[in-house]
Amino acid sequence: MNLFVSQFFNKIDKKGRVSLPSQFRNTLPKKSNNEIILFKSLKFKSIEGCSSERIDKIADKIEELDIFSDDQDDFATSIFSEIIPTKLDKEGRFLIPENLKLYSNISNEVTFIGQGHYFQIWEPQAATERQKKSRERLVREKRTLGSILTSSMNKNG
Amino acid sequence: MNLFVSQFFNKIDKKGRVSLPSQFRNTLPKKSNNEIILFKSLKFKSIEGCSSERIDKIADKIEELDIFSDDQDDFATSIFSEIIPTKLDKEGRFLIPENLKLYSNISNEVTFIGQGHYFQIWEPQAATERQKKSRERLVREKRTLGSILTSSMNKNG
DNA sequence: TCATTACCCATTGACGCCCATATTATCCCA
DNA sequence: TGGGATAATATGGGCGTCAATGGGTAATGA
Repeated sequence: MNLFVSQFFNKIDKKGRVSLPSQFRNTLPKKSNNEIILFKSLKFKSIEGCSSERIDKIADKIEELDIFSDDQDDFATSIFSEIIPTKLDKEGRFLIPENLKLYSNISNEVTFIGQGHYFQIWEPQAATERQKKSRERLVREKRTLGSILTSSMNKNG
Repeated sequence: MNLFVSQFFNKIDKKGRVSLPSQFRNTLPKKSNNEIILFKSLKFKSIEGCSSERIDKIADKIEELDIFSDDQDDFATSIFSEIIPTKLDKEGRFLIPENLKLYSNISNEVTFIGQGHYFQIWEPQAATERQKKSRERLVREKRTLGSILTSSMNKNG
């Protein structure tokens, strides 16, 4: 599986270290296996994380925007200037920078949430609420995207 | 047969393992490598399961959405963070995660119900009630589909 | 020099892997 | 066609491995 999926609840130790869940470590491309990229979520009080490859893709998207547009500046500022490359130790742990902890209200435990090509790190209670809301929306709009979970997409699904 | 059909009643052992019914195992695509995907049903207090191939297709759909859109965020959270890839052991057993057990009121036995391209896992009593209700509804509404089903599938209930 | 991080090793508990037994289904032959 | 032999499935349990966590100490850098 090359996607970040499901959720994991981990503790932050006295030294400030957290384990990146094993399954997420396996999802990282081989060559970046010891490094992840962290940054503030643009929409939520949470941290987002991904491989450096993912950042390259986002960079491409931004460059598609008009180079003189305000959007371009905003994205570039909010994303690139805030990016934090982070190394994992031998056991797969890393340090969450203090300002990101403050931003996301994280103290000594976190919930990792898979988002496909990236993941999020939440204060556990906030994670639960966020999941609840998005699930409610999925139930509400089941007829559109939600139905792909259970309807027949093809004969072998 | 590449559909999940009929129903099976299995026990959960002390270690929390259940056998995926043999017929369901045979329904899984060969390349799904003894892995299934579990997630909360959107409609019922039950668990739904399918092959991992199915999830790949769902992932593709979500990725088609704009990377910065609200839709993408919501669906990524409600789907990617809530699906649980699960490996079967050599005997064809797997673990039901605690939160899914809670959600579906499962303790130490389950009923598997084939749903065609996917299957459901129910607390046995709830499964019985669900089946009773859906049958009553079919009879009451004299649904075309219902009469087709009852005339051709009587031998297995 | 002090504080922070990197590296190393230990502990614990959960899970995967393996083998054993029980139970059910299937087959075969009289 | 019946009933025992045989295979397939469901279930039980031991044990090794690995992931998560804890902590000591050396390396690094302001």
